[in-house]
Amino acid sequence: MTIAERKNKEKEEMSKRILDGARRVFLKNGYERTSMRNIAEEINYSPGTLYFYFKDKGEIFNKLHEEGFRLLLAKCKVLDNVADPFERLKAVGKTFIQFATENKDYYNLMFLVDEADDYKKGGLNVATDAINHLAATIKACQEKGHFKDMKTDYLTFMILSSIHGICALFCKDRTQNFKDHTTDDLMKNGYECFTMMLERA
Amino acid sequence: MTIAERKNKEKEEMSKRILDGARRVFLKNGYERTSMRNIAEEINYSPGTLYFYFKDKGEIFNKLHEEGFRLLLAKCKVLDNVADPFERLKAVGKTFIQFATENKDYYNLMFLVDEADDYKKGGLNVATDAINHLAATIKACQEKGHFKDMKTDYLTFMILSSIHGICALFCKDRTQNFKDHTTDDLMKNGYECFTMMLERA
DNA sequence: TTGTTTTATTGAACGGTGTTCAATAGTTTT
DNA sequence: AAAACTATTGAACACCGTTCAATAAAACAA
Repeated sequence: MTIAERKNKEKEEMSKRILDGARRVFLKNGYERTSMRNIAEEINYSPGTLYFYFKDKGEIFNKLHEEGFRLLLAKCKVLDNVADPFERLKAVGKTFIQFATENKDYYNLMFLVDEADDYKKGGLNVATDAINHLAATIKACQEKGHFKDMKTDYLTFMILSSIHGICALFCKDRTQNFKDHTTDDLMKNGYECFTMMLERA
Repeated sequence: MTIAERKNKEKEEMSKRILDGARRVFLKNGYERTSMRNIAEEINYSPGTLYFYFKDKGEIFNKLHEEGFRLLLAKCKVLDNVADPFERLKAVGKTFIQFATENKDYYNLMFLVDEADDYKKGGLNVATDAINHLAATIKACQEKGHFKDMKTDYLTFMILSSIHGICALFCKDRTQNFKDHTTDDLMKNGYECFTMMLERA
């Protein structure tokens, strides 16, 4: 291994160290309460060092954003072996909601944090992969007779929105207006209500 | 008018002046970019003064949060004269989405900002009124034969979630992954897709 | 090996944030 | 007129993201 190669490796390792530290602090204290100084302290480096490896805070969180999507997509891909597309669709939705409850902070980052302008476009990213995966399942449902006379794109957006809506209300603690129901109860039965609706359509 | 009465009036006027200033800055620059100093400057007072009338930033934005719900609820109440409950439900949803697009910052405050713990409970607030109003319409739909065998509470949560999901994706700029469609196009047709689904259920 | 250049790290500094509080100016009461 | 109360100020505190001159460490060249 040449020196240049080792240097490259070291640089990557340092990037990883920062990202790992960022993830730890961030998963412990939540997105809003994580500062660059916190991250630097976690890995025992000075704040300035972070800027040698990452352009700004946005770039660090953009990496974790991608990581979140990769995690979610992996969980969804496991369900590819569910033969019936509608059953698969229901399972994907369930996985989605479960992911949000178990990884609230990742979910926040992926869908609810204000992205810095520089990272908005993103272009061909993992988020698009995840959406395409969902769209494929929905299309398969349509080919089996579900959701007649509906455009796949809009249908996908609608289904994603509906599931996301449940997760978003959960993540931002807006479920307390529904008295006599726990958040878990609402999410579970609310989603079941939705799938029942999909079944009839 | 006694002096005490005048004093009280003056205190309320000052609170209103602060809230008006806060609303102006906030609707101009968005929630994230509005500071206490900005608000103070807008009304030509020193930052410290704000703390004589409001406990903290959270209390100011909690007031605007309530204001937003009052605004939305008023828009929905106008639709009470739509006789057919299902038509009314569809109209309420449309109003909801329109409100989000026209009052992105209010919407953020109402549904997407992390509330300070002190204001989370809120108890009997306007948000609950708005949700009850929606629930009443949905119940009326059920009494006319729609949404058979579904519990009103979960149904309400589900429908709110779905509509909110559309608005949340819009407000946090997460629609760019759907290529070949403008945000407006997605929201409009996505919602139509949803109502079509409701109609069949 | 020595000197030079490149690379990595530091921590102080800048201008911002929400919030507190002693001092002060203004008003009401005694 | 003096005392008491009320409203306002702006400096100060501890934080924030970010920049950058200084510096230490490593790699390269002679």
